[in-house]
Amino acid sequence: MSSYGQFCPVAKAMEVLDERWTLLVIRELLLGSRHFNELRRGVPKMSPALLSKRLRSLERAGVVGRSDVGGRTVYTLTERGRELEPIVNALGLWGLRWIGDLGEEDLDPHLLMWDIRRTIPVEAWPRARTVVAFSFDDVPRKDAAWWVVVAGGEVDICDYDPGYDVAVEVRCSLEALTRIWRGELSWPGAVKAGRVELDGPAEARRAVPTWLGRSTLADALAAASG
Amino acid sequence: MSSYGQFCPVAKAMEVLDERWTLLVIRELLLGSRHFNELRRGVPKMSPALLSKRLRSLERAGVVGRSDVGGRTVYTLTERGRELEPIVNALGLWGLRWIGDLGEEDLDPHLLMWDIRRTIPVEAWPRARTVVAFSFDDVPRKDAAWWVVVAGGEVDICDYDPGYDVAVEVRCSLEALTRIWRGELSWPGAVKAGRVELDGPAEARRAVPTWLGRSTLADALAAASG
DNA sequence: CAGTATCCATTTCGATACTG
DNA sequence: CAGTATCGAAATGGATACTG
Repeated sequence: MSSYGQFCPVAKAMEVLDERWTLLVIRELLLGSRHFNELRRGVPKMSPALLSKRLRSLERAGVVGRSDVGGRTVYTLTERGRELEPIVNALGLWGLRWIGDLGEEDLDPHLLMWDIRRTIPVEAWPRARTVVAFSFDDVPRKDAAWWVVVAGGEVDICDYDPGYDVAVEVRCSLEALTRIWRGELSWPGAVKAGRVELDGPAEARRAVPTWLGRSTLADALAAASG
Repeated sequence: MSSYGQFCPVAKAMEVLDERWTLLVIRELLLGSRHFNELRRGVPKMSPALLSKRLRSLERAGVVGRSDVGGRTVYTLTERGRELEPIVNALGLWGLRWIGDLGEEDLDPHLLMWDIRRTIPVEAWPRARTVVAFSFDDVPRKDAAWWVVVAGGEVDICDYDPGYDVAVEVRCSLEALTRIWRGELSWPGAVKAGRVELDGPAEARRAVPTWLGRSTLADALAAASG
């Protein structure tokens, strides 16, 4: 965190925030992650040493607080940190609107499913246990199959067959589902274009969009600009 | 600009924006700088090689456009770049609110006077040529004396005595004026506390706050949160 | 679970000087 | 004016393995 040598508030802010990974760690904290390995799941490409280092910097900067709760370390945002939320959101909207080209290295089924899991509208699902199976046709076999299980108001994501009846199977490329998630493709559009195949009773197939939705940023962008 | 390997829009945005100096260059462009050496004035601690490199990155990212106008290179923000304005402002407000401790290395009379110059409300000044002299008691002699000359609707900043009659002389530390500019100290408060001395006719002394004001960010913060 | 430790290739950046 | 060229010190951070 070397200084810019400027009193300008933007410069002072960036002294704290411009290091690689920093804002992604803050994003994770804003989304509710509180433990080290929980944070890691959100930034899997970051080494643990580096994550540790960033958390310490942010603590020194008064953005992150660390405490021990029952022997577990808990990271939380201070008020100073929480006030970064509008900035992170604005960055997300800008990124969504303007930085659309995703390389293959940007696609990651673990991150996508984890992200979907975070915001699944449980109340839109049937009361009875309901399973949606995904299979991606463009990734290595071991990451290609996923199951979303909603039961008793809880969501589970598995990368192994949990053995329950499947209500709908979704077959597509990881890229297609990522684009849908980002709001760049609509569910019906993707189905019509043959980029997604849905297998199951018509009623369940129709429900998929409301069950899964899209990222909250995509919703916000759609709300803001059509 | 190495990738984060995430489809998350915040990550994609930061791939473009998180490198050191990048957002400060964008800030300068937002403030209206258009030529290479004009940009340099706003980021004097940045080497020209690095500035050149950043401008190229931003051009590749579609944030900055470069053109030749009468043999001069002109840098401008594209729409994509202009849409960063709310983000830069939000960062500035956050920095102003939360990152208040300035080291000595953050204080720079050239930057401060240049920044003041950018936003002087000429219409608040008398019609006749009016000069305010500054002398800083905590910086090397060669950077200690400044003159703001407003005449004919134009503002000039000199670091040498232009020779005109001086309406008010402002004597203070560079730190004090910087704090006033950032809105952390008010003009009357600073005078009462003896941190600023004003010399000149009472009427002119009273006018100084409206002639010089404070940074637009400080105004925005005051408006937003008292 | 929650981190440390170590290592080193790579990058980055600041300083300075120079050019058409 | 608008950059390039060059250089070396410093840091960054990715990979991997390890610990209480």
